Formats: sequence, C-alpha cells, structure tokens
Amino acid sequence: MPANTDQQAALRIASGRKPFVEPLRLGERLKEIRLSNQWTLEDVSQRTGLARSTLSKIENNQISPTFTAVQKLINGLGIDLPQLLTPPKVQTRTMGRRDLTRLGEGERHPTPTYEHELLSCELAQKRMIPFKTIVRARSFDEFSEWVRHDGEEFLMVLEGEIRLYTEFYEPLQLSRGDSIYFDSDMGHALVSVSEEDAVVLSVCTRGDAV
Amino acid sequence: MPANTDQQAALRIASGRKPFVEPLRLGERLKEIRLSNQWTLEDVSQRTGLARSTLSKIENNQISPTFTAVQKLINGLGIDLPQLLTPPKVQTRTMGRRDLTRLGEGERHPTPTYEHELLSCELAQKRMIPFKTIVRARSFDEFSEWVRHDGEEFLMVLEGEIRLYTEFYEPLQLSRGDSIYFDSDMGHALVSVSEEDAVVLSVCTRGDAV
DNA sequence: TGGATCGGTTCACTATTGGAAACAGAGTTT
DNA sequence: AAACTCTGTTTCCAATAGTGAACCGATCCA
Repeated sequence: MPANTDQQAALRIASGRKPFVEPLRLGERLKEIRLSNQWTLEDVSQRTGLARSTLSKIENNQISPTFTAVQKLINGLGIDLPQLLTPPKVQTRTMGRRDLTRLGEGERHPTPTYEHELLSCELAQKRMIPFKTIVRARSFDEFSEWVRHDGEEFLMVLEGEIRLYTEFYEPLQLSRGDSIYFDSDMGHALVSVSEEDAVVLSVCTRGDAV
Repeated sequence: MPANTDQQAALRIASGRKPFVEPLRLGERLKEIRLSNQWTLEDVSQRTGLARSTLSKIENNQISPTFTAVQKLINGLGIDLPQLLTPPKVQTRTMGRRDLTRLGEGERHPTPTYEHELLSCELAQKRMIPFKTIVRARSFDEFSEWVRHDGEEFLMVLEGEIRLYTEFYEPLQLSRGDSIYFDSDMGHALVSVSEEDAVVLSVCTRGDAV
C-alpha cells in the first residue's frame, strides 16, 4: 500500500495537529519553576539526583533530557508533567476569590459520633472541602458502618489523640500534629482515645466529574 | 572543593528519596495505543519519524526515550502526554492507598521566607498537596514578588499570628484556628506578626488537567 | 517445498545525553 | 586584596539512545 503513507500524511494534516514538534520551551519552564522557588541548580540537583551540569544544559536547551531524567525532575520537584509542559501559562483567569473563616465561626453539623464544623462554606465552586471535626466517638462500635466517599482525604490531628480505623489496614493511632492522606472511598472511621474529645482538621477532594 | 562532590553524592544517596524512577510502563502504554489502532511499528515509524528499531526498544523498555522522541510520539500519534502516561488500563479505583506523616516527619524545604514541611510525600498521584509551613518572614518586603500557583489553597493557622497579603484585597490578620480558602493564582504572601514564627497548615489543589 | 512478504527483534555503529571536574564570575570574609 | 564561597557554565568522557541493516519467525502463495 504505497498510497497509504499519503493517506497518513493527509490524516496527520487534517487532524489539525501541528505537524511540527513545537519548541515546548521546557528549559525556560524549568528555570522559571526553579527560580520561582528560589532554588539553586545545586538544590535541584539534590532533589532530583541529576547533575548540576545536566540541569544547566537542560535549562539552556542544550540537550533534550531523557524521559527518565524528566521523571526525576517531576518527582524531585513535586510537580507534575502538565505543570512542567504548560508554557509560561498565560494568566487565564485570576478570579481571586477568597473565603475567611474565623476560629469557631464555621457551619456546625453535629452527629452522634462526630461534630463537624464546615470551613469556608461561603465559597460555592471549590475543589476542596475543609472542615474541622470534634471526634465524639470513643469506640468503633458506635459506627454502624464505614464512612466512605469518593476522592481523597487529608487529615491532621489538632488536639487530643485518635485511632483511625480503615477498611484495609490495622488501626492507626495518631497524636497531635500527625497527619495522614488516604483514598476516602476506603472505609474509615475515627474515635478519640484521649481524655477529652479529639479535634481533627480534614480536607477532602470534591468528587468532580472525570 | 573536591570533597564537595562526594558530599553531594552522599547527600543524594542518603536523601532517602527513592533512587528509582517509578516504572510508569511507558512502553506497555505505547504498545497498547499502537495495537488498539492496529498500527504496525512501521506505521508508527512513518508517523513519528522514529526508527522502527527505536520504537521496538521503547515498547520493550530497553531504552528511555529522549524527550524529543516523546514529543515526536505524541505529535505523530495525535495523542497528548497525559494519555501516554496514564498507567495502562488505569487502576480504575485506586482503593485504599494511604500515607502517614508523624509530627515533624515531613520533608523539609527551607527558603528564606518560609520553611515548608511537605506532608504525605510518599504518595505520588494525589489531588491535594498538604504541607506545614513555618513563616519566617516578618515583613512583606522580604518577598521579591507574589507567590502564585495554579489552583486553590486552603490554609489554617496552627500557631502564632500571621498577616496574609493578597493581590486584590487588603491584608488580613489571622490568628490561631482561623482559616481561609482562596484562589492561589491570586498573588499571596504570608508574614508572621507574632513573637515567634507562626505555623500554618496549607493544602493546595494539584494541577488538574487529566 | 521454495521463495516472497510482513511484522518484530537484534546487531553494529553513530549521535547524543548525563556526570565529574574544571572553569568563571560575583560576592564575602579575613 | 588574597582566599573563600557560592553560582552557573563549559569541557571531557563514559554511558546510552537512535539508526539502518541484518536477522527471525510467521504467513502466504505458486
């Protein structure tokens, strides 16, 4: 099928996709990220495990990093690829919304086991849901079933001590300042093991589509 | 500074950071895409401009493609990077991951103005990035420019008292237990106004896309 | 059966990346 | 101002990615 390649070319062109590899100023982007964090090449080197010289060359577009190198970058810098590839990101929409919640001013939702205090509940369209919880429960038995909801949850103990029961792990004891991140569709439940009711701060991802 | 590089190497090794880049079965993924379109290596070669042999090696994880090679792939195949990186078949439900961080056990990232402690940094693919910050800055002048990053940020004062400067609002004084939610592409900066350095807990959304 | 053809892998070789060390420039310190 | 220190750049070389050609089954067909 000799005509096939023509067809392919036609397809490629018709696809609307640029036939050329766009520059994709990866070097500039990296430098931008590095500087915006006030990191030196040496800092980045330590974080990523790539040599200082290599980083310099990447930033100056003198070499095209190996994919493993790119991985080391995104791992070491704690960014993800889209972030690295997104061109200088034109300030799309800086909406600048904000929502302040003073201590104790959240929206209270009491239940037998927990007393939730929703924070920043003025803001409607947000990607995270923060709330403070006073853990009333003292025993796992007080829960009729696992708590579970789509998405992920981050939790830090603000006061007291808790035991975190989860569906797939042994219970975990958490003291003030300890924190944990977990998939919240895994069943979970909290009880206070301290004298007073424990207080934890949680942030859940919102189960947006896709 | 001959000893310096030894030190660097030692640090790099001792850094505890996983020395291995996660597999990220890029080869499998590529093969999957290729087969699902019923393309032969030769077809892909023509589309991408990469040699047949190279493609074979990439698919079999025998080499780590150069970033330019990856670009040729995504251009030639008309896919975008997330698509290529999405782990094959995807863990439809990443049920039950978790990542515990004990008090003070996070990954420290000091800067002149802030000292960050990344929490739950073992977990790679998460939608939120939680971190504790010791606010060293005492004056807005210490910032050369606004801090800003895509997404949204939730912040609660754990200790001390801070002033939050934002691009579009008057500065806001926040005391222990106060919290705020805001669009983090709006410039922002924190300074301690208490005797001691203030400590805040932040959770940022991660660059979405998907 | 013998010989084409097609898909994929392996080989030998060249081009390029990535690392250590040397270098260079700007401050600092003594 | 010499000696340090801290940056980023450049150099040189070992390691490895990318290429064309050879190779290895399959499958097809006369």
